[in-house]
Amino acid sequence: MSRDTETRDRLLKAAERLFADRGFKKVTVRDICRVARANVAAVNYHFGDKLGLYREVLQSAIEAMRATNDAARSAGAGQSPEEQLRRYIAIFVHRVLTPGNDTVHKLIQREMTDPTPALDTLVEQGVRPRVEYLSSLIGEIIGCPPADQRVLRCVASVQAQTIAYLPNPIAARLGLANQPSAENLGEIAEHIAAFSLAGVHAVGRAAHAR
Amino acid sequence: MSRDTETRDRLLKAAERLFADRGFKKVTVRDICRVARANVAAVNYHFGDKLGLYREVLQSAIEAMRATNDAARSAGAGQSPEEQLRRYIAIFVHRVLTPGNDTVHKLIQREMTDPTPALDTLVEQGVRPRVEYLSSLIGEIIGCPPADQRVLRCVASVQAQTIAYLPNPIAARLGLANQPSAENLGEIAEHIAAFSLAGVHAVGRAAHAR
Amino acid sequence: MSRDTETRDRLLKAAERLFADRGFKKVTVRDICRVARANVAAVNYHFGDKLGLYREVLQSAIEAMRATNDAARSAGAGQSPEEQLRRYIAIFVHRVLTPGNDTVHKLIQREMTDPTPALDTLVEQGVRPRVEYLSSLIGEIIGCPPADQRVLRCVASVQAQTIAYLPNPIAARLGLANQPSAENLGEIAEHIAAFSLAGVHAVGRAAHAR
Amino acid sequence: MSRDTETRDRLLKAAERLFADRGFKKVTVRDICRVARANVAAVNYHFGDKLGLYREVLQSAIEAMRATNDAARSAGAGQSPEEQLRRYIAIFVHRVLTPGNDTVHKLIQREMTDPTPALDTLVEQGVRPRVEYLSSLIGEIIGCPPADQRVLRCVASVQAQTIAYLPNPIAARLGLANQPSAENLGEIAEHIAAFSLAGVHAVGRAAHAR
DNA sequence: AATGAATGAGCCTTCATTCAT
DNA sequence: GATGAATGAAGGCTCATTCAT
Repeated sequence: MSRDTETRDRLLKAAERLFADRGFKKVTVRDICRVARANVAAVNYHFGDKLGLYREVLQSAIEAMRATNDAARSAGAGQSPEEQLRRYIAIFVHRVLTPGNDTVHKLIQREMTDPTPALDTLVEQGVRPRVEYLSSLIGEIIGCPPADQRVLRCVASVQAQTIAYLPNPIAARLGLANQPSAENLGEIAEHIAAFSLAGVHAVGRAAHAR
Repeated sequence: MSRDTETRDRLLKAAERLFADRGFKKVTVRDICRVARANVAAVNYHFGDKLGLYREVLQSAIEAMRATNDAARSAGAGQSPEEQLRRYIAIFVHRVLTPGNDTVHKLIQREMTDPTPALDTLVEQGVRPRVEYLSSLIGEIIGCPPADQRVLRCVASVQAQTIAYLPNPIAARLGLANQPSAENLGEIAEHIAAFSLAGVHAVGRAAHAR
Repeated sequence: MSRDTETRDRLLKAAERLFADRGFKKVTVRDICRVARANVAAVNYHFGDKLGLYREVLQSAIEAMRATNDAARSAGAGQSPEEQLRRYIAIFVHRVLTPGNDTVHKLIQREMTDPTPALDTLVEQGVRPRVEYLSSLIGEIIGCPPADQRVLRCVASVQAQTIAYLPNPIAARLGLANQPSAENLGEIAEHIAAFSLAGVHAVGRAAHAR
Repeated sequence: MSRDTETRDRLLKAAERLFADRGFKKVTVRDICRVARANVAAVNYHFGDKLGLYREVLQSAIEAMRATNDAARSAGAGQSPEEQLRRYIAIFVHRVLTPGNDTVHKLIQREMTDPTPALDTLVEQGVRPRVEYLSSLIGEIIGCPPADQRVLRCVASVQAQTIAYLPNPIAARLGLANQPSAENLGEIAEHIAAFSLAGVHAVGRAAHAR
């Protein structure tokens, strides 16, 4: 909370937004320092180099993702698998699509196209728990082991839908809802849940048909 | 007539792969020219500047996307809406996931995170026709106008699933099938079709429930 | 007069104007060829290289200058030295300041600030004859040998005035007559002659005062 | 505080000489930095870009010119117009032709053939005051308003002579005094003054003859 | 004779990083 | 702890020139 810490924090905040908006390469150290009202050498001083700053920024994104996982998990504790899935989706949709949370998922999206060493942590602490939880739920619903290909495909189908509503320039150009309002969020979550549960059940019926 | 075209084409091929793999900024003109065995000034000579080359590369990606659209459309001509949707998905999955077609969708993915002026054409000639066709099919299935919010959400759900299987570093780290074989492709397409048709029908039933 | 010669001439015309307007370095071979509607390689083909073209352009400027000298000389044949000087000035002023003759003197001006090997010829065939003729006239007027310092200074004084009225951006900004009309030309010539003859006579009186 | 200023100053000094000698385009940033013993990026750091450095160099030239104006003006305070003109010429000739002051007038000469936006300031702060002072003096001498065409032509005649003795490659090739010694300077100034006063008086007599 | 694609040297500029203060 | 001047590597681009046709 001394003056140094303030500068460090301003750098982190500025870097988070800039990296999320423009990507690692397109942001210059000077850009970050200008926004953070810090010296050109501040980044190197506090974080070693530009990449060190980026890593630290990504760490907080990973933690945010993990927090969302935990919240979703405990929200469904003690419910039926179907209800757990429904709540999981709701939590995710609300957290991810609430304005201001953009930066976190923009950073993750960028990691998907331009991976850095930090992606490993992100997958292990952010994505894998989510996938495993979804696998266990869906496995239970359709009566298959969580590692079954059919289960994994359903997980992919559910997961893919939750990301589809992130604001992106294509949706904007198509005139689709790009800035989801609070009530929209509820409808979106319900749609994904209903659509997905029907899909999962269909896959389940097919699995036991022969 | 042969030598000119060869150099130009080599540049385009090299640029397509490099831009898709690393993104516009991370690729240097020298990289492209080295791969294409051409002079550093060749890019400027043939395309004006680096951005001009990128635009031309993207144009071919757009045309590839449009070709896929047309193929999918004519493959379902004269069939029931459900069957049309099934075939549409099959065509897309096969085209998009066949190894070697990576570059096109990597470029599109990059346009989504770092849009350029070329994105407009891409949306109008590539994405919008796809969305409109899917909207008409699903609208017919659930008995709603194509512009209905419920229809659009179903379109999003279907479309999101088709992109989910594109090779990406997260799927690779999760140990999911990242390089889909020929038979996998069929299974994936069937899964998406079955999952989606069930989802769409559920939404349809809900629409007429009240 | 064959087609080649036409291209060659177009190149010379275009180069003359461009070199005069922008200077050697700021004009590109492509600029010249574009204006002359010729191929990029045409300059090298016809003139060896850019400098070769420049030299040829300058040659024609030198010849124009020499022609002016000769005209001025023969216009004063058989007259008194004062009258010869008067006519010399008149000829110069008219030739130099008539619109369209700009290029020649712009090129010479540029040779003064950025000399090329061609400057030698220009001095020997253009400037020296002029200076020698003026020296002989003024020497006669003030009764001194043409190589006398006082004579040479008068020559400098006369010559300097004739160049002063060339269109230039400073005169333009000062609001001075920048595009001398036909009648202005006469007045200017008369002024320079009257001013100069008075000056020369004063120097002459001083020379014989002691 | 010392090292910074030194580098910046070394750059300015080096740039002044090089720009004056070779012109803006023919000088490379590397040339300047080599002479100034500075890094290639130093120009960009201190002056933004090459043009920024040039502008700053030209600013000092403008200030030098203005200082000369002021000095000449105050040297003639309280004298007759003729004497003022004589002193004005003397000051100018000495300042301009003293070796080492080359650079300033070389830069100005280059601005005349290749004007930049900086030329406006140069004219307003350097040339116009000079012209206006000369106009007022000569107007007084010949009894005409300073804006009279005859006055302006006399100003041009005087001014042109003062520039004529600047070292230039043509004078050098003609064998004229190109490196004026200290005593030469006095003689030159006297010549110009005597020649010009006689010329001005002649114009004055003609003005009142009718 | 003339073309236009291709070349390679070189230029200005940017940028992450370092270092003395 | 923090600054800002200075660095050097590298990038995009321009341009005169060449070469096969």
